[in-house]
Amino acid sequence: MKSEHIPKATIGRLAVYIQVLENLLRDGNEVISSEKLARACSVNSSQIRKDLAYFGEFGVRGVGYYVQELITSIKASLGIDRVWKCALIGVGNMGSALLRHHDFEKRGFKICAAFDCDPDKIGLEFEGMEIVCPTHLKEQAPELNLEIGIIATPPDRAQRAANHLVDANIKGIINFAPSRINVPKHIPVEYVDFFDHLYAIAFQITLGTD
Amino acid sequence: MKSEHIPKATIGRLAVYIQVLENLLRDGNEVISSEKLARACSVNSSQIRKDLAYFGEFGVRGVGYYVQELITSIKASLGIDRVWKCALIGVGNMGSALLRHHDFEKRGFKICAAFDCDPDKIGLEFEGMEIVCPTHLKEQAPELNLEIGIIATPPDRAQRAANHLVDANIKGIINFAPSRINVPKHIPVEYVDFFDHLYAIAFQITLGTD
DNA sequence: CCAGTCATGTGAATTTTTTAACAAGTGGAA
DNA sequence: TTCCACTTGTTAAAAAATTCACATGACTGG
Repeated sequence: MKSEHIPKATIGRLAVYIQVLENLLRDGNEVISSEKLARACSVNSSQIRKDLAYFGEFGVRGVGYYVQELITSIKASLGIDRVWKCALIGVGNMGSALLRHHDFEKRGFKICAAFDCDPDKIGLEFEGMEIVCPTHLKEQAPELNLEIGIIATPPDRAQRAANHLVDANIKGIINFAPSRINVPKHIPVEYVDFFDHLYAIAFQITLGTD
Repeated sequence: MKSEHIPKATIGRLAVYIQVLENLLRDGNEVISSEKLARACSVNSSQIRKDLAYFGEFGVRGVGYYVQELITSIKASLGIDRVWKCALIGVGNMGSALLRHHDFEKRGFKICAAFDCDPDKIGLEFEGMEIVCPTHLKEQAPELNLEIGIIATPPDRAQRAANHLVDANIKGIINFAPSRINVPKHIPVEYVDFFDHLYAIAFQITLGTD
């Protein structure tokens, strides 16, 4: 366990490893080598060993990795061996899809409050949660122990949502709106836009055909 | 315009540039320098110039880039200056959210057919589209000119969906299901899982606090 | 218990990506 | 016209990430 800087790409791969490992476990595999796991994840086996080495020594030489144990170790390394409470801002198309997405809890995240500034939506019940005006975020965040903010507003409202979150002392933000936001630099922000992937596919197809 | 290998990270950034440029255009900016664009995207200005250089010379020395022109050029470079027809497999939570997501067309992608193997869903109309059994994919794909497959099934069905897509001669696949798929290597696959980003946020928060 | 096989963890070599630096081109003012 | 302030495109340098290669430890069968 050496505490150097950990590449962002490593974190992305760890998420892949978890996914593949859980499927392996479901299929009854108890042990796996970095070589086999590598093939399943389409990466190099050294890559896997190096990624894991940032966090500790999880394998047994001559044997491999115990699948269940490795899953647990990776989750602990990422800090997802507990439940993170989230605040959702913006209950439109994307927002309500997220509220309905029941994998959240299974994966260690729980949307505990939903906010929207549309007067027609405020007060409505959605998936067992009352939609509240974002001005109440500041008082609710400490009460409910909200740590992560999820922005799912239209792009022009994203910055305002971010301001509310920062003001409420939220610790990290994930932004589904297609616009950049400015927040104090100690607060991590992740942008999610699956069109990026569609662009990547379109580009790769285009490359191959001309 | 030199036709070297283009880093995947470059493609990801180009998507960001488009997003920021479109917001700039909406705010009335006609020209922008790589330096200002860089700040808006939180990257280095050399990075931007280098990314663009893979595809051509789009700027004017001493002046900068004409915003509208640059957007058009980037889109053409990525191959998204046209509409890509998509087939959706799996009309569950995720799938129906995608069908309702009206940005698709605005961004150059159109879901032209929806498939699901659940007998209760087959025949149903959804967002003006009839849900069809995936066995019909092979005959419909050429008729409708479907080029990209979108998998939104449960994880254990993803491989079967992929097989149908490959069989129907689809050119690229985007997989929203949380499992890896195997396809012939000339077919590009992109995996989308926004929990990756939640993990990244959780990790970054955890890093800062212990 | 020893030999042979397997697979990890890691330092060194390689490759890739990012950043810095600057020559070359642009436009405007004097 | 000439000078000056800008900003690109590109080459060179630096940094970072990936892959290789192997010493080290673990298990198995004889």
